[in-house]
Amino acid sequence: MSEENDHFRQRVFHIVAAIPYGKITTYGDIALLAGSPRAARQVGGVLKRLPKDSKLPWHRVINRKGEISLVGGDYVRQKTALQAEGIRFNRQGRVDLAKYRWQYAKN
DNA sequence: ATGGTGACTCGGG
DNA sequence: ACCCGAGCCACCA
Repeated sequence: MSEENDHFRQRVFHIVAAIPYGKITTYGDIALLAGSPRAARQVGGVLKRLPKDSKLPWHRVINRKGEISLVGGDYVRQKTALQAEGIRFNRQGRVDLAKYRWQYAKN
């Protein structure tokens, strides 16, 4: 295994940190950028175990359906944070991916 | 070392 | 569009 596979978590941190204000991305996209297209699930795992004092904008990560994967108080916290950035949720608690999705392609 | 787990996805029906 | 079953795979006990 090349060092590419090492520090998956490290890569996730770096990618999440790059998501701009007012934009969102999916677990799958992060997995892809991190070099493990099939590890979307693990991305969630990494975020789940983020240290409480982390400054990462973890709230900008949602699932492929455009909805928040968290539940309970965590769900509310994430939704509130996103709305504070101007992201609108539809009646079914979903955001317009085409509109807010962060496209890594730039420069 | 080994096996279980889940903040996910995709493909069918 | 919704529900489900089945892969996936880094991480943790």
